[in-house]
Amino acid sequence: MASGSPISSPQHLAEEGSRKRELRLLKNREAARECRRKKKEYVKCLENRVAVLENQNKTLIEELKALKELYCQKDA
DNA sequence: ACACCCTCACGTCACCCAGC
DNA sequence: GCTGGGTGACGTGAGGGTGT
Repeated sequence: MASGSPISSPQHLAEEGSRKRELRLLKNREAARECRRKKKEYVKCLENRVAVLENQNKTLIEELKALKELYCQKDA
């Protein structure tokens, strides 16, 4: 190693830099994919919950209506 | 057939935050 | 402080629907 350590030569540093960048991009690519997948799942869950609550609401409204009618009949 | 719009999935960048 | 992971914002290309 007459011309200094090749490990820290400018060329090596540049290669190391671009290798690190590629690795970071790759990891971030996968992270973004996973992030979107989780978000989609979360939204689907929320939509299901909305559907359930809307049904519950409908049922309760019907129940209330029936009770009101019953109550009015008694009153009359 | 073509131009135009919409939606979806993707890749990248920038930022934030937790763990070290 | 540095590092790595998660996520919002943005730009882009592909694919499908619609009006001309």
